[in-house]
Amino acid sequence: MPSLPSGLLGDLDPTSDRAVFRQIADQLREAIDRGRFKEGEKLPSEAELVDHYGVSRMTVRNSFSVLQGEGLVHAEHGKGVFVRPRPPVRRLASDRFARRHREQGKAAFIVEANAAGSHPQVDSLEVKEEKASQDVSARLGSVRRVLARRRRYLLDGRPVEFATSYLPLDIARGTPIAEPNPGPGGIYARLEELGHRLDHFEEEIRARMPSPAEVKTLRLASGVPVIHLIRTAFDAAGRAVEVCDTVMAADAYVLSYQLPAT
Amino acid sequence: MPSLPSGLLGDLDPTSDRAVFRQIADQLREAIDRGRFKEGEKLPSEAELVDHYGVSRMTVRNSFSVLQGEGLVHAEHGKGVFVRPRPPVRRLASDRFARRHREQGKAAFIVEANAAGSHPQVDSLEVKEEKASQDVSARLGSVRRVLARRRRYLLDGRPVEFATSYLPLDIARGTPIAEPNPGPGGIYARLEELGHRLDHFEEEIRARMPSPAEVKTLRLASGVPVIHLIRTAFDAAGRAVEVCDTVMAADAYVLSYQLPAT
DNA sequence: CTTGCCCACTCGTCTATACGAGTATGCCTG
DNA sequence: CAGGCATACTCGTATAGACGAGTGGGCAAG
Repeated sequence: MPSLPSGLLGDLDPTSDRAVFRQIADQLREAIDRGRFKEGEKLPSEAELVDHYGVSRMTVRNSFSVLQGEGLVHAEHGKGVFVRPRPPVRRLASDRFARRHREQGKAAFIVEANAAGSHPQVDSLEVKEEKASQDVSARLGSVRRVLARRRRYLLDGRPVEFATSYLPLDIARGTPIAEPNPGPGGIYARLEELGHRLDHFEEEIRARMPSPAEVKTLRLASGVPVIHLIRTAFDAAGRAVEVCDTVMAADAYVLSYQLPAT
Repeated sequence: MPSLPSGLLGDLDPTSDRAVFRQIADQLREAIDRGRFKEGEKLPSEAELVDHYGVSRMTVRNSFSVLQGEGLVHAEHGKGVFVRPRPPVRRLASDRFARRHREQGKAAFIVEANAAGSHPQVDSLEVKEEKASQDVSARLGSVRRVLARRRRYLLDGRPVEFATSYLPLDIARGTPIAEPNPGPGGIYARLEELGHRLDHFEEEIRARMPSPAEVKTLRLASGVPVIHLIRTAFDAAGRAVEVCDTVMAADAYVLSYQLPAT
């Protein structure tokens, strides 16, 4: 058992009323913050910390679980505990649905990913008619059934976003919108062709911890929240023509809005 | 020891390869989702679950820690583990800095809170000159020192938001902006009086788990992320005149933006 | 009746141990 | 040299026990 380089981590303060596992977590956190452990680097193993601090293994694990909850580290079975690398974030500008972008005919996700030099991917595409949830129904103006378009977005193989678009059947049924691939410019281009000139969008943003299903779909590490965005698109007649429910891995995104100061 | 009402929770599946503590967490989570345990209600105690499932106490605690990480429950020392109540959320509309609101002369936070029937409060006010961080300096256009205005917002005694505004000294020094109370309409009204007619705002939004300091300041329960919002205000000359760095308890907020579809 | 104490119940912290399962490495065998 | 196996290391899961500390109810003393 190689012992820990001395000086890397301090000692415990037995007189402190701060719990031992918190003291250990504090020291590890500080070492990470100071850059003593860099992104992706392996922390000392549980056994090494047990030796260093003279505590039991569960106490060390307790410390690790604190740091995991903060999203600072992640454990890999059989390998060790590592400082969680911060993946490059995708910036979503508020003009990403501007007509001028749509007219170029490419999906925003693909264009932006290519510009950033990463490999975009869309999978688990599902398009079907279904019963509208109470919330979706309220947003679309009391529709009973909707067309749902589900898809998952990946960057360089990593799932980063899961989105579902809901559209009223009287708008979408029998149109290219109901096809798996709606064609150039996406469903917003099709909506405009169908006479629903888009007027404005409303976006609602929440942040919360993911459900187990979301952890699975987005392969989220522990301590990573999700951003939950609900966008409603309104046409020039003031009708809500689409609701898009998006769940994003919070460590992969920065949302950016530009607001007039009128 | 009163035994658990049968039927409330199921049994373990010994053949499953799902860890026991996950199975228990699953059952509790499902019971909460189905409304068998309501908001604020007490879950069975650790001892009761130990009896019911025939497992050790640490296994039960492990289950609870899963649910805590998901933000579903919170433990109170000496009392029990409770379904975390969802506090009423504050909705922030994208026009909350519109000039017409400012002209009414009241702070947005106070007005909105009163409208919602809750008791607003602002504390730990601090106004001082300091060195600009690298990030703030870059956003304000390479200023070295700034005026920082720090304050914490509370609703009905609960801290929900912690914000710092940074302004270039050549704009703010010696003006009412450098006073603890900048007067009616807040610092944006003062900026306009000083000839900096506001043109637009840029807002950047991130979500992440809180640092220990943020947990303390916002009295956050475990499993509650924060929304980190950085707003930059630009005047008509295109100059960045203020950067506002805000950390919000994610369970207290829904951000709402309205975007034109131009 | 009020005060104060005790006790039962709650979760918090910590130890010690055991076995399982994933990973990496090096050696041994073919 | 290549493949496969043994082994040592990693974290994951689970048990059993101990003591501490916060909470609240009931009982007893004043």
